[in-house]
Amino acid sequence: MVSVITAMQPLEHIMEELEQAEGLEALQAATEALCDHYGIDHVVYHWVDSVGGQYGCGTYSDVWRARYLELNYVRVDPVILGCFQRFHPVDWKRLDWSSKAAKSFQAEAIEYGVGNQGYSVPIRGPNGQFALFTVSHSCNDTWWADWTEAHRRDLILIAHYFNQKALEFEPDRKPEQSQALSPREVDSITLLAMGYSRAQVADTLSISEHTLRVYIESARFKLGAMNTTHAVARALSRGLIVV
Amino acid sequence: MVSVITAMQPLEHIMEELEQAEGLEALQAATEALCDHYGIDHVVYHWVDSVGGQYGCGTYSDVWRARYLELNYVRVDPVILGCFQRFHPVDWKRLDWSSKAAKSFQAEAIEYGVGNQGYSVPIRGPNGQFALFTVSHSCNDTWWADWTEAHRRDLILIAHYFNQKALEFEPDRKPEQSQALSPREVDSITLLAMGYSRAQVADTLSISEHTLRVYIESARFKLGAMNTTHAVARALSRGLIVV
DNA sequence: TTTTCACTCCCCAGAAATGGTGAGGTGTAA
DNA sequence: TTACACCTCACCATTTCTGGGGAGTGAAAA
Repeated sequence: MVSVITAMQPLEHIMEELEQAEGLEALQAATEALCDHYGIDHVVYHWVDSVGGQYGCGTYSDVWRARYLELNYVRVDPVILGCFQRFHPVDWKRLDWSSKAAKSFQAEAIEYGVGNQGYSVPIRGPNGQFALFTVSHSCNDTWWADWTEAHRRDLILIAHYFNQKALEFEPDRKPEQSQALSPREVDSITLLAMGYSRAQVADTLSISEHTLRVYIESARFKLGAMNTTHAVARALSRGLIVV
Repeated sequence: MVSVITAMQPLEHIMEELEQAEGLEALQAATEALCDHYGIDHVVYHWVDSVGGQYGCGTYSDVWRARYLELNYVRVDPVILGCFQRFHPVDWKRLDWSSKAAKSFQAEAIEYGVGNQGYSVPIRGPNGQFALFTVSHSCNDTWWADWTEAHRRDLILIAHYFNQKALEFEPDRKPEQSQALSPREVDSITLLAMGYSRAQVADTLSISEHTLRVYIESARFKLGAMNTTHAVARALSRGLIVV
């Protein structure tokens, strides 16, 4: 194997490679280099797509990756759910593993080679883009605590660069989404997201319900939504409105 | 002036202060310490709320801050507009200053003491939270290019910590951890958020539409939502579902 | 200057969602 | 064993939403 002769790369070098990366392969290589550098089991970056589809790179086994996708584990994985509500990186131990589904998920993950320890950095981009950068290892709690404490800052930066590159490489993830809503449309969709009925919204905005409908429909059109609920969901997950 | 006797603090020290900060004043102090440390004119962190309301800390003059708020410059400021669509930090020179409104805004900003150079880091948190960390200075282009190149990584990290603290201090952004939804409820709400009608959802889940309604209603009850759209919006912004 | 776009208003009829109530089966946890 | 939460199904009448038209203003951009 050629890899035997590749010397362990210093972090600075890996970071620079990352900043200059020009394709997914370079990112994949970076995950492997990071594993080497830190001497840990896994380094993974993955983009959590709005459709539940995913994308990314990392050192998890193909079998596990396939299984994860096939069984749609995004909807179960406490790491995803937990990070989605957080801003700061989090140790897996601090997540909520209490549900039955989560427990069996965890057992299975370890079976497939994922470490018993993990640390994940949530990352968010424009238009509601969301991704995770995760490091995982098999070891005891104290070793892991020391390790994460020592490298937490680097991990945030690395996560940032991974996501930057992913956004660069994947321009087709946000083109259609770019359509911005007009102020009135934002008002309308926001109020609907707050639970008001059309009548109430029209009243609140002091416009006729007919006018309101025009806004909702044009917003729906811009967002490519099939109905009001869909429009609200899209506006929310793209960060166009905040409730 | 007392500030004469405060020695310039090393970055490491400022970062640690920041990580341990327990109030807005500490953040304010950090912006000032950073100015000192780097020898630049301004360091500003500010949270940009959807409603245009804002919040933050920094070294801009009070007059400028008041004016900015009063005239609702969030809707004009090319820095905000540009960063909102970007993930990576950006130099102000690369933004779109072409509109008339932007030009007069820029002139006015400089008049009020903002530097002619600037570098802003966009930051995003859960629930569509958005904030900016900005450094600004008056100098020529090459000096600024060298300076930003030298410190870009630190700036990303500092921005991260500022935002982490701001999120901590803002309690009303994460209080209501509502009841968890049952798996079927999650499915139902998720599919609704993806734009399916009730009939389609029932079909997809292979249950009767009546049953589906029970899920939707119980989910709505758990989420304290007034209607389906509201329930979807709440589930989304609480991170209970991922669309 | 012309065009484009946001904003406002109006009608109608059919499709979809809602609110209330009820009932039976399963499994887990106290 | 007894709760309790989850999953499944049903009917009623009413409210709300949706899809299809058309039309005029003013401001800003091309």
